[in-house]
Amino acid sequence: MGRLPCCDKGVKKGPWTPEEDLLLVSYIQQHGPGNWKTVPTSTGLLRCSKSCRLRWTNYLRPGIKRGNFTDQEEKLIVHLQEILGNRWATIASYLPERTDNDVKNYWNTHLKKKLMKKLQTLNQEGGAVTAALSSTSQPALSKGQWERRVQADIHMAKRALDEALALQDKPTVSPMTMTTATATATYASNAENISRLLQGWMKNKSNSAKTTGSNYSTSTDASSSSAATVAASKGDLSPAMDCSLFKLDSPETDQLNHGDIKIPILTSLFESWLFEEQSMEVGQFELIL
DNA sequence: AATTAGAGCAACCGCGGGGCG
DNA sequence: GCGCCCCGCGGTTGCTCTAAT
Repeated sequence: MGRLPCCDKGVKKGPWTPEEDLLLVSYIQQHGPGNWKTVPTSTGLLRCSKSCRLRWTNYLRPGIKRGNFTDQEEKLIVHLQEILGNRWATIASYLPERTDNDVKNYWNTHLKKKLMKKLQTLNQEGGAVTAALSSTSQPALSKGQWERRVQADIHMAKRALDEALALQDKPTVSPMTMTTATATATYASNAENISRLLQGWMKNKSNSAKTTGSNYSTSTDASSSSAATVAASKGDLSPAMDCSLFKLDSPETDQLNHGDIKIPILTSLFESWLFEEQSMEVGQFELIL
């Protein structure tokens, strides 16, 4: 296994240029995404297939929303992370318009710190309870139990998300079908993506007259932030998600029936944050000990 | 104004899984 | 069953920007 031969030598690395982006996008518009190994040779790009795929999925793919994570998205990520662990691709599938890389970066740069801070303050108040709530608070379950729990939680999460999205006016897309949906229906917005890209590039061109060191990455930042503004104006996840997502019947209950499976609920600090409890009773944490 | 430290994010690296001959 | 190849994922790196000193 290991690295692909194409990644070893003779390939360009580092930030992508607009010209490269255009080549890649126009190729994908003609042939569709996939068959990445042929992309570098067909397009003449001096990039490895991996790099092309990554660039497409994380940046050029239409329908990507960048920056400005909403409160609802934030909470969804935190909760899904608690359920699924660091399965960023799976988590991202519940967040239409977000890439796994974006979610992962956001978690590592923002949410982790935020939660650690929260843990710290609550630790000061609550004392010993935080021992059980270490970084990834997976309960000590057997593999079978854990898998059943994950499946049940996924089901619950999907249902809750569907419900939440159904409350919105905008057309709903099942998270699990997003990949195929975007692959077909969203090609039309590719032109928009590229024009945004070029706008940013042109801006940068004028700026680069002043600052010689600026590269393409900064220009895409400019275009992406405008893209984010556009995306944000389209409307974010419904505030209703706040209460519908993963809502538990009662905080005092430590078991939740899911069909014939009894699923222990982890009454965690995360949940306290998710449900915006102003003050979490220390006694609640002790339930899980 | 110059320097430094920290934050944010795009891209890379390495590994594992699945398909196919 | 085995090995090869391609794809996708998660962890990590390194560059750029910004705030603080």
